[in-house]
Amino acid sequence: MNKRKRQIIHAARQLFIDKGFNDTSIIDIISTANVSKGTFYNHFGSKNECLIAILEETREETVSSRYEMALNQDPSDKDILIKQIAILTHVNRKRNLVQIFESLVGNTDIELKKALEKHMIAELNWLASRLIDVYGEGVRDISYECAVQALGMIQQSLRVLTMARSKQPATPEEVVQVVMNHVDAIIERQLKSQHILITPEVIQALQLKIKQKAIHKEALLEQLQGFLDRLTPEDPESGIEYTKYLLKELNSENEHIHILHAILSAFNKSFRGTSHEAEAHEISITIWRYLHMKKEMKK
Amino acid sequence: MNKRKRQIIHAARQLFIDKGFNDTSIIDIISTANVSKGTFYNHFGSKNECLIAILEETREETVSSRYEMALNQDPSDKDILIKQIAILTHVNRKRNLVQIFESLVGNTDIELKKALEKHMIAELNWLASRLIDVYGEGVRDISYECAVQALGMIQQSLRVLTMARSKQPATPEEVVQVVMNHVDAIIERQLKSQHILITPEVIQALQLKIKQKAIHKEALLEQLQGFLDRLTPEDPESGIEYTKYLLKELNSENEHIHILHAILSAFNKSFRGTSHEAEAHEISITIWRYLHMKKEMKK
DNA sequence: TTTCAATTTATACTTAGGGTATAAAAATCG
DNA sequence: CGATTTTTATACCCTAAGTATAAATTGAAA
Repeated sequence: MNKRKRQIIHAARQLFIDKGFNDTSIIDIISTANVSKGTFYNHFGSKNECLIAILEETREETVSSRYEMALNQDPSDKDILIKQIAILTHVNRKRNLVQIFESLVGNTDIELKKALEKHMIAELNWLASRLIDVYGEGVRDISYECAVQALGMIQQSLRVLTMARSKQPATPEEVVQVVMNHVDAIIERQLKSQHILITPEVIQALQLKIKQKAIHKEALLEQLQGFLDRLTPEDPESGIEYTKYLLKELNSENEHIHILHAILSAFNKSFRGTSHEAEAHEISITIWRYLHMKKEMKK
Repeated sequence: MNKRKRQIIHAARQLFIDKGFNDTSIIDIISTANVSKGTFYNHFGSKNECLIAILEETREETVSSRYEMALNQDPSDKDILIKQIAILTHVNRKRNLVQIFESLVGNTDIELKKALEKHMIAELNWLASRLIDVYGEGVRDISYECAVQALGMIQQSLRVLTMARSKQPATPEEVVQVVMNHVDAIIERQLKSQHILITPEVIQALQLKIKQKAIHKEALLEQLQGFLDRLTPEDPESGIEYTKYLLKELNSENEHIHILHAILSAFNKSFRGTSHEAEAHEISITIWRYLHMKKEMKK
């Protein structure tokens, strides 16, 4: 991603968190980011589009943190799941961004609406599949029902707790912990008699909305090669080595998925604090998604 | 309430439902309501204030429908509770208004925020106390926890179902039914080991926010007398009789609460379809609230 | 180092919408 | 009827989103 674009996104994100979306004007954003109006509109068609970019960035951050957290862990470990869920709240720092996203549910901008729906569905898909990891295949039929209700409870709890602003505010982990306990009870009950709202038809209708665009391997390799070319001897040696390895491994016909996973995490960390951090992160995400796509296709 | 004000509120409500809050301009509202800009600003300080009025009207409609529904029914009947809960969704016709209310969560207008919080707390209070009606005193400690989670699940379910727009959309009753089944499971679990988010401190912090203004009996009597004076022999005889009875009963030192309840319902219905409908309705609500206040004070 | 295309900047402009101000007309009420 | 309040019509102000454009800057290729 472009340097300017990042500049703008970060300024905008901070302003949105501090003052809210509506109370932040384009002028605010461009003067904080030290760019001109023209540049802003070169990168974003509108203020909403800028918000969508932030939403996407935030999501990517969440996804990659969750991947890292699950690395080399037992997928059925309930505590890991709880921590993973809580990450979303952490990433939306200080909860202010969540409020913004919530506040856009009723928005009439079609693009924005679609973006929000996409993110919600992605979250549901992820959680439903993780619930199956934790509770076993037996809950497959009710996994979406439970995912929906879990997210609903978490959101509402956070809302009420924020509203009350009690002295000792509950951490996201505590909230998720209690809610997952409720989910536990619901699952136990549902395994006996299923009264479900989120039926297979509903899920299918949702999936039709999301059609993730496929990641093309060539484009990915090109991106990675370009990244490598731009590295200099000043850059961390380990990072260069990881990059070369990733390139080699992805070039081969049959990737070693698990090894790639491990390397990716190290690759990502090795550029932390350098000027390449952002791009390295972006590349990690893309590869992670690529691997995930592969895995899905095998099924 | 004033005739003009009603005119404006109804035009605005319809427009908000049809086009959304942001996409409805003041011009739209006043031209639909056939009033001038000056009149609009005579009644509402701003567009937001108009929205708050709609919110309040909607709430009153909900509250009174619920009262009517519970009349002479067993308070511990779970089906009645389900129907009562679903009323909120019905009143916010076609769900469009709900979206609007949701979309204001992140709003920065302090008055609007307060209004929304007040309504949410009122809903929580109501539901928590109804859960005790249904499940008994044993659930008092967890009643708010359950109320919060129930509302969270309902909202989220409706959101997802709306998003999916499956062919056979679930009715609000079905949604509430399934969610209450989940709540049932949660209660069962919680009665053994309580892991609660919505602690007494949180609840107390909430209550501090709401401080309902007391209803003064004199003002109420005056309003009712004024209403009676404006009735003519053309108006339904039953309605006149009910009004006189209410006046007499409220004037006595010790009101017969249960009888008043029954009469109120009849009073309300007898003016339906007449030009006094709106005011009669308004008066009913006030008296209901007054009675409710009395009952609370006795505790 | 020069050159040429793309990007960025500064600035001025358009448009939409919320809200204010005010004088004249209409409705309401004692 | 006369006085007071409400309503109307109209003009105006301000903010903020988005457009347009010419001049300046950047950056990479030659």
